[in-house]
Amino acid sequence: MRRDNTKMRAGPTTIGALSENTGVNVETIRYYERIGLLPPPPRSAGRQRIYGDAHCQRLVFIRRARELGFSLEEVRTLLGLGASHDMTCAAVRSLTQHHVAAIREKVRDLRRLERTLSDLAARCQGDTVPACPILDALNAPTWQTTQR
Amino acid sequence: MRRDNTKMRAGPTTIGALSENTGVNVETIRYYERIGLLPPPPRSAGRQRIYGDAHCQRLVFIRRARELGFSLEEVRTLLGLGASHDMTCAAVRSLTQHHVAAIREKVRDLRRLERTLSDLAARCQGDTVPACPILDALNAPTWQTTQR
DNA sequence: CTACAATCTGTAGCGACTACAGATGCAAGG
DNA sequence: CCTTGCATCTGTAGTCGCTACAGATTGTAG
Repeated sequence: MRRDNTKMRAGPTTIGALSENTGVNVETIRYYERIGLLPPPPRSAGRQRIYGDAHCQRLVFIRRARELGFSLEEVRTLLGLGASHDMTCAAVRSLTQHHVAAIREKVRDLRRLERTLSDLAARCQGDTVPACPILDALNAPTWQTTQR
Repeated sequence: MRRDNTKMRAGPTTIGALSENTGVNVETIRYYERIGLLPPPPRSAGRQRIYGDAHCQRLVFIRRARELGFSLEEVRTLLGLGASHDMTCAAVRSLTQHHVAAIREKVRDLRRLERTLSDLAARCQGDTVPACPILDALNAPTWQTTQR
């Protein structure tokens, strides 16, 4: 696997090294470059990508924003805002708050879902009874929880 | 729009009528047929789909299962189980419980996310201050919440 | 020098639809 | 009967955020 264990990746930062450093998949890095999120790095003599600290930082920024659930388009906006340096804080905050609102809504929906499903599962004995309450609920002509 | 308002869709149930009855998009209905979730209905003289009650029921079943967050593959399984009528209840319950567990986990993740984001947003004043705490957090070399 | 690993480009696949384009079908009005 | 105009038809491509190949090249350790 690793050919040495003391010094880590002494040479130029290839895409594999960047992947290890940032925790972002190699294919994903190339994908980010293709869609213009990560600027194309300089290449070695044999056309291999050589990255610098700026790329690494930017990629980590992207990864973290993704972990916070921002879409790639939102990440693009955040990166643009970060670059322009003016009136950014308000815009970032607004974007974030929208995002929080969306997350809250999703949580509400999921919790409602979870309640419905666990109710159904609780009513289901798991025996070989003729009818299953879950299938019944799905088949019932009218239904309480999500009627269009 | 509607050419009459007393009797609703007197003639044969075309795909548009089925869509209205079930709340499922026309294109989605054709999609379900294409992937084999909905059996191909008989056609009119001019090759238009004519649906019966069984199709409608099945489509409503699918819609409800989707609303409960089951994937199309899971829906396929549920439909298969419903058809076979034996030992179904236990299998359905197991599927549902797995599903509930997955939902709970997702809710946990989202709530953690929401906390982090709203903390960040709260720390952000929204003024034209030089630095934005949100961007700072995204840029920080180390980070508390989601460190790989 | 020879293996073998890493990287390269380009393309296609995933899930669950949605959105067209361009060709027909069908029902009502004149 | 004929036109008008919507509905429906098939087929294909786009969405999002990757992931997984294939087949060619490059880099590196022994």
